[in-house]
Amino acid sequence: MKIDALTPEEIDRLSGKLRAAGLRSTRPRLALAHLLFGAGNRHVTAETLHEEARNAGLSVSQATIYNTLNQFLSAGLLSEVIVDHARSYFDTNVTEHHHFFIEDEARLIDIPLDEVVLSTLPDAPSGYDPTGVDVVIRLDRR
Amino acid sequence: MKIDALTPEEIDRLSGKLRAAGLRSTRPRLALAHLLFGAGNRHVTAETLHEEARNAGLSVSQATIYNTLNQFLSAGLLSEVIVDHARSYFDTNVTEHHHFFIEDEARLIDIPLDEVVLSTLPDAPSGYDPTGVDVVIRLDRR
DNA sequence: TTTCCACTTTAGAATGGTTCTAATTTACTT
DNA sequence: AAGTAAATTAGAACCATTCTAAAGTGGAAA
Repeated sequence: MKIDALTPEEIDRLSGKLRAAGLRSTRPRLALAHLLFGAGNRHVTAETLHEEARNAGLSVSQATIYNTLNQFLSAGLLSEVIVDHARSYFDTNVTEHHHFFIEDEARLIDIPLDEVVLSTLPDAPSGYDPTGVDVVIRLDRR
Repeated sequence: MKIDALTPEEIDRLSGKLRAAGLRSTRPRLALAHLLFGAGNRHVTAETLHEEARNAGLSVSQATIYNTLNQFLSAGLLSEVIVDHARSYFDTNVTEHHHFFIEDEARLIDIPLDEVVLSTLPDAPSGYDPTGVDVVIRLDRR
């Protein structure tokens, strides 16, 4: 999973993604982008991503992990899930969807949008516009 | 709003509530309970409650504010709303319901349970039981 | 290429909400 | 009234995150 292990195609794909988001394609960003966008939807915290990076033989500072996650977030490459005030979760799924949250395991599971049907919703208070609807189903081990 | 301003009836009511929750009826707890349960549903953070207490002429330490909120929470006298990782919000409405959250104003508004109808919900992953469904509608000023 | 400058990365300090510690005070039982 | 378990407190500690300011890097321009 070292940066040199990335194929030229993967580097092109990720570089393009960074460029499109207005971010320079740097070594740390490419490596983190590979971890994040390499395979399927992911949920990470700064800590889990940092550990993954270390395990992949990357030396990236904690500050870069935070900077990168926040830049990817503002660029719309990641979304944020607020389910816990102990830590921030970042989701590579940036389409509208919902979540299961297993508190004991500090783990999130995506729920596709169509599996939650909100047939009645209240009107927003006057003077305000809704910017999003978040549904979180909290889970406990049986 | 000083503690001496509480009527004997209010003190009895609040004492009973504390007792029923397995908590001793102390002066700081009575005073905070009065602020919290004195009138209608409230949403507070440790900071807003502390300020309210100070404005009411109470001198309560920050530690007591946190201890009391957490004890009331474990006792089921308060519920917690997770919408922001900057701060913890406590809600005096302990029945099942949902929330509007105005990020700019750091303000919550209750949504009665019947105003959100979830006509389709996914099954919990096997081995897990749902413990709650939280719906948060985020708002922006128009 | 080489230069240059804005952008990045970094270590370490700072921040801010929350929790902990250990000592004092208070509530309730006997 | 005395004893003791629980509550309160000031201040330190904690921990995720942000900030700072110095060193490094990407890529445009010459």
